[in-house]
Amino acid sequence: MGRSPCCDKLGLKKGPWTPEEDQKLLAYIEEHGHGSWRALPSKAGLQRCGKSCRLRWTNYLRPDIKRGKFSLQEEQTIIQLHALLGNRWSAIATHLANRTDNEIKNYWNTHLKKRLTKMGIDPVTHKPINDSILSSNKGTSKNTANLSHITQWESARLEAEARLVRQSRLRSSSELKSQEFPLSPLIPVSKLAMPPMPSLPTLDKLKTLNGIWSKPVSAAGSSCGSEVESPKSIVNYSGTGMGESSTSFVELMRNSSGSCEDGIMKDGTEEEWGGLRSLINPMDTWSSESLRLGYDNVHVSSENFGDKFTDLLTNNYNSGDWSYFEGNGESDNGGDETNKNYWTSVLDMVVTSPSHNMVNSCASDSPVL
DNA sequence: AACGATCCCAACCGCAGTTAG
DNA sequence: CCTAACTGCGGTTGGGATCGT
Repeated sequence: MGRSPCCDKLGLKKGPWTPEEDQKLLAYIEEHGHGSWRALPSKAGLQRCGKSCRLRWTNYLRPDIKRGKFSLQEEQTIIQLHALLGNRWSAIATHLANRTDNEIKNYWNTHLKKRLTKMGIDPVTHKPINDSILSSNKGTSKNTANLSHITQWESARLEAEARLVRQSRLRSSSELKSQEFPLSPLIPVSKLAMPPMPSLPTLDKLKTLNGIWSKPVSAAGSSCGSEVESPKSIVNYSGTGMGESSTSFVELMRNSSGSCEDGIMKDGTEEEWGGLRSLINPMDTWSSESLRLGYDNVHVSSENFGDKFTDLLTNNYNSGDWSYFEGNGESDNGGDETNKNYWTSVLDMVVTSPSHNMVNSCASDSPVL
Protein backbone atom coordinates (compact mmCIF):
# COMPACT_ATOMS: atom_id res chain seq x y z
CA MET A 1 0.00 0.00 0.00
CA GLY A 2 1.75 3.06 -1.18
CA ARG A 3 1.54 6.41 0.37
CA SER A 4 1.00 9.64 -1.38
CA PRO A 5 3.77 12.16 -1.02
CA CYS A 6 2.83 14.77 1.51
CA CYS A 7 4.25 17.67 -0.45
CA ASP A 8 2.45 17.08 -3.72
CA LYS A 9 -0.25 19.57 -3.00
CA LEU A 10 -0.11 22.64 -5.09
CA GLY A 11 1.15 25.81 -3.58
CA LEU A 12 3.45 24.20 -1.07
CA LYS A 13 6.88 25.69 -1.02
CA LYS A 14 10.04 23.64 -1.22
CA GLY A 15 13.68 24.42 -0.93
CA PRO A 16 15.66 26.52 1.50
CA TRP A 17 13.88 28.11 4.36
CA THR A 18 13.79 31.87 4.70
CA PRO A 19 14.39 33.62 8.02
CA GLU A 20 10.75 34.66 7.99
CA GLU A 21 9.61 31.08 7.71
CA ASP A 22 11.97 30.05 10.46
CA GLN A 23 10.57 32.77 12.64
CA LYS A 24 7.01 31.69 11.98
CA LEU A 25 7.79 28.10 12.75
CA LEU A 26 9.72 28.95 15.88
CA ALA A 27 7.08 31.28 17.14
CA TYR A 28 4.33 28.80 16.54
CA ILE A 29 6.10 25.91 18.22
CA GLU A 30 7.17 28.02 21.14
CA GLU A 31 3.59 28.95 21.74
CA HIS A 32 1.72 25.81 20.88
CA GLY A 33 4.18 23.00 20.54
CA HIS A 34 4.34 21.22 17.27
CA GLY A 35 1.39 18.96 17.91
CA SER A 36 0.43 17.35 14.65
CA TRP A 37 3.04 18.19 12.09
CA ARG A 38 0.57 17.80 9.30
CA ALA A 39 -1.73 20.38 10.77
CA LEU A 40 1.05 22.71 11.79
CA PRO A 41 1.82 24.51 8.52
CA SER A 42 -1.64 25.92 8.01
CA LYS A 43 -1.95 26.90 11.65
CA ALA A 44 1.43 28.56 11.57
CA GLY A 45 0.76 30.25 8.28
CA LEU A 46 3.44 28.40 6.41
CA GLN A 47 3.25 27.26 2.82
CA ARG A 48 5.14 24.10 3.65
CA CYS A 49 4.24 20.52 4.22
CA GLY A 50 4.36 19.16 7.73
CA LYS A 51 7.25 16.95 6.93
CA SER A 52 9.33 19.87 5.81
CA CYS A 53 8.47 21.72 9.00
CA ARG A 54 9.37 18.77 11.13
CA LEU A 55 12.71 18.38 9.43
CA ARG A 56 13.49 22.05 9.70
CA TRP A 57 12.68 21.92 13.37
CA THR A 58 14.50 18.74 14.26
CA ASN A 59 17.58 19.39 12.19
CA TYR A 60 18.01 23.10 12.51
CA LEU A 61 15.71 25.15 14.68
CA ARG A 62 15.57 23.08 17.83
CA PRO A 63 17.27 25.11 20.53
CA ASP A 64 19.12 22.20 22.05
CA ILE A 65 21.05 21.41 18.93
CA LYS A 66 24.78 21.61 19.25
CA ARG A 67 26.36 23.04 16.16
CA GLY A 68 29.85 23.57 14.95
CA LYS A 69 32.86 21.38 14.70
CA PHE A 70 32.85 17.86 15.99
CA SER A 71 35.37 17.23 18.72
CA LEU A 72 37.87 14.44 18.51
CA GLN A 73 35.91 12.58 21.14
CA GLU A 74 32.75 12.92 19.14
CA GLU A 75 34.53 11.64 16.06
CA GLN A 76 35.80 8.66 17.96
CA THR A 77 32.41 7.94 19.35
CA ILE A 78 30.86 8.10 15.92
CA ILE A 79 33.37 5.71 14.44
CA GLN A 80 33.08 3.30 17.30
CA LEU A 81 29.33 3.29 17.16
CA HIS A 82 29.32 3.10 13.41
CA ALA A 83 31.46 0.00 13.59
CA LEU A 84 28.97 -1.43 15.99
CA LEU A 85 25.73 -0.23 14.50
CA GLY A 86 26.37 0.56 10.89
CA ASN A 87 24.42 3.42 9.35
CA ARG A 88 21.99 3.69 12.20
CA TRP A 89 22.37 7.38 12.54
CA SER A 90 19.54 7.96 14.91
CA ALA A 91 20.87 5.32 17.26
CA ILE A 92 24.31 6.85 17.05
CA ALA A 93 22.84 10.28 17.64
CA THR A 94 21.32 9.18 20.91
CA HIS A 95 24.85 8.78 22.23
CA LEU A 96 26.06 12.14 21.05
CA ALA A 97 24.25 14.70 23.08
CA ASN A 98 22.59 17.43 21.06
CA ARG A 99 23.78 16.26 17.68
CA THR A 100 21.19 15.39 15.09
CA ASP A 101 21.28 12.19 13.14
CA ASN A 102 21.39 14.22 9.96
CA GLU A 103 24.41 16.15 11.12
CA ILE A 104 26.20 12.98 12.14
CA LYS A 105 25.32 11.36 8.86
CA ASN A 106 26.62 14.33 6.92
CA TYR A 107 29.77 14.46 8.96
CA TRP A 108 30.38 10.81 8.42
CA ASN A 109 29.87 11.06 4.69
CA THR A 110 31.93 14.17 4.21
CA HIS A 111 34.74 13.71 6.71
CA LEU A 112 35.06 10.47 8.57
CA LYS A 113 34.42 8.14 5.67
CA LYS A 114 37.07 9.83 3.61
CA ARG A 115 39.57 9.83 6.41
CA LEU A 116 39.09 6.15 7.07
CA THR A 117 39.51 5.44 3.40
CA LYS A 118 42.67 7.50 3.34
CA MET A 119 44.00 5.48 6.20
CA GLY A 120 43.37 2.27 4.37
CA ILE A 121 40.23 1.28 6.21
CA ASP A 122 37.04 0.42 4.46
CA PRO A 123 34.46 2.72 6.03
CA VAL A 124 31.69 0.25 5.37
CA THR A 125 33.21 -2.88 6.79
CA HIS A 126 35.86 -1.18 8.91
CA LYS A 127 38.29 -3.65 7.49
CA PRO A 128 41.64 -2.83 6.02
CA ILE A 129 41.13 -2.31 2.35
CA ASN A 130 42.32 -5.14 0.10
CA ASP A 131 42.78 -7.44 2.99
CA SER A 132 40.97 -10.51 1.88
CA ILE A 133 43.30 -13.09 3.40
CA LEU A 134 42.44 -12.31 6.94
CA SER A 135 38.75 -12.46 6.35
CA SER A 136 39.05 -16.14 5.56
CA ASN A 137 40.99 -16.82 8.69
CA LYS A 138 39.45 -19.56 10.79
CA GLY A 139 39.84 -17.88 14.10
CA THR A 140 38.28 -14.86 12.60
CA SER A 141 35.21 -16.72 11.61
CA LYS A 142 34.74 -17.74 15.20
CA ASN A 143 35.05 -14.18 16.30
CA THR A 144 32.74 -13.18 13.54
CA ALA A 145 30.15 -15.58 14.81
CA ASN A 146 30.40 -14.28 18.33
CA LEU A 147 30.55 -10.68 17.35
CA SER A 148 27.74 -11.00 14.97
CA HIS A 149 25.54 -11.99 17.84
CA ILE A 150 27.01 -9.47 20.16
CA THR A 151 26.53 -6.62 17.80
CA GLN A 152 23.08 -7.74 16.88
CA TRP A 153 22.15 -7.69 20.48
CA GLU A 154 23.80 -4.35 20.93
CA SER A 155 22.01 -2.99 17.97
CA ALA A 156 18.68 -4.22 19.15
CA ARG A 157 19.28 -2.80 22.55
CA LEU A 158 20.41 0.57 21.28
CA GLU A 159 17.45 0.76 19.00
CA ALA A 160 15.14 -0.11 21.83
CA GLU A 161 16.71 2.62 23.88
CA ALA A 162 16.40 5.08 21.09
CA ARG A 163 12.78 4.17 20.75
CA LEU A 164 12.20 4.64 24.44
CA VAL A 165 13.88 8.00 24.31
CA ARG A 166 11.60 8.98 21.49
CA GLN A 167 8.58 7.77 23.36
CA SER A 168 9.65 9.63 26.44
CA ARG A 169 10.14 12.70 24.36
CA LEU A 170 6.68 12.41 22.90
CA ARG A 171 5.18 11.70 26.26
CA SER A 172 7.02 14.55 27.88
CA SER A 173 6.10 16.86 25.10
CA SER A 174 2.43 16.13 25.39
CA GLU A 175 2.52 16.22 29.16
CA LEU A 176 4.39 19.45 29.29
CA LYS A 177 2.09 20.98 26.78
CA SER A 178 -0.69 20.77 29.29
CA GLN A 179 1.45 22.20 32.03
CA GLU A 180 2.80 25.59 32.70
CA PHE A 181 5.84 25.47 30.49
CA PRO A 182 5.43 28.22 28.01
CA LEU A 183 8.15 26.68 25.89
CA SER A 184 7.27 23.15 26.65
CA PRO A 185 8.03 21.59 23.32
CA LEU A 186 11.34 23.33 23.30
CA ILE A 187 12.54 21.58 26.37
CA PRO A 188 14.98 19.04 25.12
CA VAL A 189 14.31 15.59 26.37
CA SER A 190 17.69 15.79 27.96
CA LYS A 191 16.48 18.42 30.35
CA LEU A 192 13.41 16.61 31.42
CA ALA A 193 13.52 15.02 34.79
CA MET A 194 13.27 11.56 33.46
CA PRO A 195 13.51 8.82 36.00
CA PRO A 196 16.34 6.36 35.67
CA MET A 197 15.43 3.52 33.41
CA PRO A 198 17.60 0.65 34.36
CA SER A 199 14.88 -1.90 34.17
CA LEU A 200 12.76 -0.94 31.28
CA PRO A 201 10.71 -3.86 30.13
CA THR A 202 12.08 -3.89 26.63
CA LEU A 203 15.62 -3.76 27.79
CA ASP A 204 15.00 -6.41 30.36
CA LYS A 205 13.71 -8.67 27.69
CA LEU A 206 16.76 -8.01 25.66
CA LYS A 207 18.95 -8.66 28.63
CA THR A 208 17.19 -11.88 29.30
CA LEU A 209 17.59 -12.69 25.71
CA ASN A 210 21.24 -11.92 25.97
CA GLY A 211 21.52 -14.22 28.90
CA ILE A 212 19.92 -16.98 26.94
CA TRP A 213 22.03 -16.81 23.87
CA SER A 214 25.25 -15.95 25.55
CA LYS A 215 25.74 -19.26 27.23
CA PRO A 216 29.27 -19.93 28.35
CA VAL A 217 31.54 -20.47 25.48
CA SER A 218 34.04 -23.18 26.07
CA ALA A 219 37.58 -22.05 26.48
CA ALA A 220 39.90 -21.27 23.67
CA GLY A 221 40.14 -23.96 21.12
CA SER A 222 36.50 -24.85 21.02
CA SER A 223 35.11 -25.06 17.59
CA CYS A 224 33.27 -22.02 16.48
CA GLY A 225 30.29 -24.08 15.51
CA SER A 226 27.06 -22.96 17.07
CA GLU A 227 27.95 -22.29 20.63
CA VAL A 228 26.04 -19.12 20.58
CA GLU A 229 22.38 -19.12 19.79
CA SER A 230 21.44 -16.26 17.67
CA PRO A 231 18.82 -13.81 18.83
CA LYS A 232 18.16 -13.15 15.22
CA SER A 233 14.93 -15.04 15.07
CA ILE A 234 13.52 -13.04 17.91
CA VAL A 235 15.13 -9.70 17.46
CA ASN A 236 14.69 -9.53 13.80
CA TYR A 237 17.50 -7.37 12.67
CA SER A 238 18.17 -6.96 9.02
CA GLY A 239 21.80 -6.36 9.60
CA THR A 240 24.29 -5.05 7.15
CA GLY A 241 27.30 -6.95 8.24
CA MET A 242 27.75 -5.40 11.59
CA GLY A 243 29.33 -8.39 13.09
CA GLU A 244 31.64 -8.48 10.23
CA SER A 245 32.50 -4.90 10.66
CA SER A 246 33.33 -5.28 14.29
CA THR A 247 35.36 -8.33 13.69
CA SER A 248 37.29 -6.42 11.16
CA PHE A 249 38.79 -4.45 13.97
CA VAL A 250 40.38 -7.61 15.19
CA GLU A 251 41.88 -8.15 11.86
CA LEU A 252 43.04 -4.61 11.57
CA MET A 253 44.48 -4.93 15.00
CA ARG A 254 46.49 -7.92 14.04
CA ASN A 255 48.13 -5.83 11.40
CA SER A 256 48.23 -2.56 13.14
CA SER A 257 51.77 -2.81 14.29
CA GLY A 258 52.97 -4.16 11.00
CA SER A 259 51.58 -3.02 7.75
CA CYS A 260 49.92 0.01 9.09
CA GLU A 261 52.97 1.36 10.70
CA ASP A 262 54.80 1.47 7.47
CA GLY A 263 51.94 2.46 5.41
CA ILE A 264 49.23 4.94 5.17
CA MET A 265 48.53 5.02 8.86
CA LYS A 266 51.59 7.10 9.37
CA ASP A 267 50.48 10.15 7.51
CA GLY A 268 49.47 13.39 9.07
CA THR A 269 45.93 12.40 9.63
CA GLU A 270 46.98 9.67 11.93
CA GLU A 271 48.68 12.06 14.28
CA GLU A 272 45.72 14.29 14.17
CA TRP A 273 43.64 11.25 14.88
CA GLY A 274 45.60 9.86 17.71
CA GLY A 275 42.67 7.97 19.06
CA LEU A 276 41.72 6.07 15.98
CA ARG A 277 43.62 3.03 16.94
CA SER A 278 41.60 2.85 20.04
CA LEU A 279 38.69 2.02 17.84
CA ILE A 280 40.29 -1.15 16.79
CA ASN A 281 38.66 -3.97 18.58
CA PRO A 282 40.66 -6.68 20.31
CA MET A 283 37.83 -9.11 20.15
CA ASP A 284 40.08 -12.11 19.91
CA THR A 285 39.73 -12.72 23.58
CA TRP A 286 36.09 -12.03 23.80
CA SER A 287 33.46 -14.51 24.52
CA SER A 288 29.81 -13.90 24.87
CA GLU A 289 30.15 -15.12 28.40
CA SER A 290 32.61 -12.45 29.26
CA LEU A 291 30.33 -9.95 27.69
CA ARG A 292 27.42 -11.20 29.69
CA LEU A 293 29.42 -11.13 32.87
CA GLY A 294 30.55 -7.71 31.94
CA TYR A 295 27.01 -6.50 31.79
CA ASP A 296 26.13 -8.15 35.01
CA ASN A 297 29.12 -7.23 37.05
CA VAL A 298 30.82 -4.22 35.62
CA HIS A 299 28.73 -1.26 36.27
CA VAL A 300 29.95 1.99 34.88
CA SER A 301 27.84 4.85 36.00
CA SER A 302 26.02 6.43 33.17
CA GLU A 303 26.52 9.77 34.78
CA ASN A 304 29.94 10.06 33.33
CA PHE A 305 29.42 8.22 30.16
CA GLY A 306 31.14 10.78 28.04
CA ASP A 307 34.06 11.27 30.35
CA LYS A 308 34.73 7.63 30.83
CA PHE A 309 34.25 6.72 27.26
CA THR A 310 36.56 9.48 26.24
CA ASP A 311 38.97 8.47 28.91
CA LEU A 312 39.13 4.99 27.61
CA LEU A 313 39.48 6.18 24.10
CA THR A 314 42.03 8.85 24.64
CA ASN A 315 43.95 8.59 27.86
CA ASN A 316 44.53 4.91 27.74
CA TYR A 317 45.47 4.60 24.14
CA ASN A 318 46.85 7.89 23.10
CA SER A 319 49.56 7.26 25.58
CA GLY A 320 50.74 4.47 23.40
CA ASP A 321 49.82 1.77 25.81
CA TRP A 322 48.91 -0.99 23.43
CA SER A 323 48.75 -3.68 26.00
CA TYR A 324 45.01 -3.49 25.77
CA PHE A 325 45.20 -4.71 22.26
CA GLU A 326 47.92 -7.23 22.55
CA GLY A 327 45.71 -10.22 23.11
CA ASN A 328 46.84 -13.11 20.99
CA GLY A 329 43.55 -14.86 20.82
CA GLU A 330 44.23 -17.35 23.56
CA SER A 331 41.91 -17.10 26.49
CA ASP A 332 44.57 -17.84 29.05
CA ASN A 333 47.07 -15.22 28.11
CA GLY A 334 48.07 -12.54 30.50
CA GLY A 335 46.31 -9.66 28.84
CA ASP A 336 43.01 -11.40 28.62
CA GLU A 337 41.56 -10.02 31.80
CA THR A 338 42.57 -6.56 30.82
CA ASN A 339 40.93 -6.94 27.49
CA LYS A 340 37.76 -8.24 29.02
CA ASN A 341 37.63 -5.48 31.54
CA TYR A 342 38.27 -2.83 28.99
CA TRP A 343 35.70 -4.01 26.54
CA THR A 344 33.05 -4.80 29.03
CA SER A 345 33.54 -1.32 30.35
CA VAL A 346 33.35 0.26 26.96
CA LEU A 347 30.32 -1.69 25.95
CA ASP A 348 28.65 -1.09 29.21
CA MET A 349 29.09 2.58 28.67
CA VAL A 350 28.02 2.40 25.10
CA VAL A 351 24.83 0.65 25.99
CA THR A 352 24.16 2.65 29.08
CA SER A 353 20.93 4.46 28.75
CA PRO A 354 21.51 7.60 26.76
CA SER A 355 18.84 9.31 28.74
CA HIS A 356 21.04 9.10 31.79
CA ASN A 357 23.89 10.54 29.96
CA MET A 358 21.85 13.22 28.40
CA VAL A 359 20.18 14.27 31.58
CA ASN A 360 23.45 14.64 33.32
CA SER A 361 25.57 16.07 30.63
CA CYS A 362 23.05 18.53 29.44
CA ALA A 363 22.11 19.79 32.80
CA SER A 364 25.31 21.69 32.86
CA ASP A 365 26.09 22.66 29.34
CA SER A 366 22.96 23.04 27.37
CA PRO A 367 21.84 26.51 26.53
CA VAL A 368 19.46 28.20 28.86
CA LEU A 369 16.01 28.38 27.44
C1' DA B 1 39.69 38.11 -11.99
C1' DA B 2 37.52 34.16 -14.03
C1' DC B 3 36.45 29.67 -14.27
C1' DG B 4 35.97 24.87 -13.07
C1' DA B 5 36.38 21.41 -9.44
C1' DT B 6 35.43 20.03 -5.06
C1' DC B 7 33.45 20.37 -0.55
C1' DC B 8 29.72 20.76 2.48
C1' DC B 9 25.19 20.58 4.41
C1' DA B 10 20.25 21.67 4.41
C1' DA B 11 16.54 19.72 2.44
C1' DC B 12 14.07 16.34 -0.15
C1' DC B 13 12.46 11.60 -1.31
C1' DG B 14 10.61 7.41 -0.41
C1' DC B 15 10.41 3.38 2.46
C1' DA B 16 9.18 1.27 6.87
C1' DG B 17 7.21 1.14 11.41
C1' DT B 18 3.53 2.77 14.33
C1' DT B 19 -0.96 4.33 15.43
C1' DA B 20 -5.80 5.43 15.19
C1' DG B 21 -10.31 4.78 13.42
C1' DC C 1 -8.22 -7.28 11.62
C1' DC C 2 -7.67 -3.95 7.99
C1' DT C 3 -6.49 0.29 6.10
C1' DA C 4 -4.96 4.90 5.77
C1' DA C 5 -2.56 8.49 8.01
C1' DC C 6 1.28 9.88 10.59
C1' DT C 7 5.99 9.83 11.90
C1' DG C 8 10.83 8.51 11.79
C1' DC C 9 14.71 7.09 9.36
C1' DG C 10 18.41 6.58 5.92
C1' DG C 11 19.89 7.62 1.26
C1' DT C 12 20.42 11.09 -1.99
C1' DT C 13 20.68 15.58 -4.14
C1' DG C 14 20.89 20.69 -5.22
C1' DG C 15 23.22 24.53 -4.84
C1' DG C 16 26.03 27.77 -2.23
C1' DA C 17 30.79 28.19 -0.44
C1' DT C 18 35.46 27.41 -0.91
C1' DC C 19 39.61 26.03 -3.18
C1' DG C 20 42.87 25.52 -6.96
C1' DT C 21 44.55 26.77 -11.38
